[in-house]
Amino acid sequence: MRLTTKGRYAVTAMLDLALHSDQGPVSLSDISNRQGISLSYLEQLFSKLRKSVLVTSVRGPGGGYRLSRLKEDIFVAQIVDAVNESVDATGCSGRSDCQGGTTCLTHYLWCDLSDQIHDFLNQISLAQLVAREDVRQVAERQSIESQQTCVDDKINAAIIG
Amino acid sequence: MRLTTKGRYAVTAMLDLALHSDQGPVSLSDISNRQGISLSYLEQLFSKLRKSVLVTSVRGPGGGYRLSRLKEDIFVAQIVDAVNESVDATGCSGRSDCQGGTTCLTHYLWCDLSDQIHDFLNQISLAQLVAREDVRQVAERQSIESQQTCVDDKINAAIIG
DNA sequence: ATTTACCCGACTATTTTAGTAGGTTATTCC
DNA sequence: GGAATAACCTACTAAAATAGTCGGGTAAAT
Ligand code: FES
Ligand code: FES
Repeated sequence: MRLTTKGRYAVTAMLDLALHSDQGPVSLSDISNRQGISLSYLEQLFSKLRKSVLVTSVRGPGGGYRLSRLKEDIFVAQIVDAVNESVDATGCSGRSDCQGGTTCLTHYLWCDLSDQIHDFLNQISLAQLVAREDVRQVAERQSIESQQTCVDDKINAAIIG
Repeated sequence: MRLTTKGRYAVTAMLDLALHSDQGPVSLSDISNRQGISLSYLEQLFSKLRKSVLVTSVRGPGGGYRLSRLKEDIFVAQIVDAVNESVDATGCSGRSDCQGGTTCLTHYLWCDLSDQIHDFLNQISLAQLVAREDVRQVAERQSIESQQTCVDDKINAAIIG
């Protein structure tokens, strides 16, 4: 089982998308600014999210990404699965063969754990996350900060130009 | 969060120890033979398990390792914690600072997940695992195989000698 | 004294992660 | 039409973690 920044970034980016989904397509550079994730890295992640049909893209100016279905119908487990290979805790990917072709002593334990994690993450939708008070607070702070950054950029542009 | 062969090996080895705990100290080479884990690697893992006081060692011929307390009082989470740094799903180790010193959007989600995993693994004792039918079956098969290996070794020794 | 088996530190190949670089294609606004 | 925008794509890379190996110790039993 692996849950690293790859999966965490993907969920964070999707949540950002859900938070701003009412304002039309969201560009990756917006997400990059708000969430502090490298733009190139986001592109890689969204390539996978698009292949798993969790998002749809709109090209050209004013374009970006959109959730491909309702916030209520996208679950955290699906996002992690899309970028990580899976939330699988076994060493055999369910094949029961990690000890030279045969089942190891702890195979069933890791199967149970995998189910546990999957059930948990599969019952949390983006809509639920958006509704959480703690999430809203962080989102509001980021909104203020990114506006500030936007103003800073304009000042810098004015100085340079 | 990371759960790789390191943690899985540790739990497997401890379970092997629990299964043979009535026969006096169990040597690492026995565990290595039965579970197909490299001896040198087992030594590294048991060094950590010993520092976490999950096992006690007996040196010299006939020596090996013993569980430092009852099977009922050793839980999977403790074993994984001893060799892995922890079953922590956050990127900030609970410090709430993974986005340049501030809390990221998904911090609370990963905290919840960590709790979920920890609660699950912390309620499973070695005694419970030993009692499971699926575990007993694998253990029995390994017991037969390792006896066969033992006979093979004697035959090889006889041929060489 | 010798064997057994734990103990310890350093070293290494492989894999994964996290990120960079540099370009191409589609769309919109002027 | 042309410039700007932003998705799309491939390949490369530095750093870290994993999964070991190797070589020598030290304590205890026969
Ligand atoms: S984890 Fe499935 S056989 Fe070992
Ligand atoms: S995971 Fe804790 S702040 Fe991001």
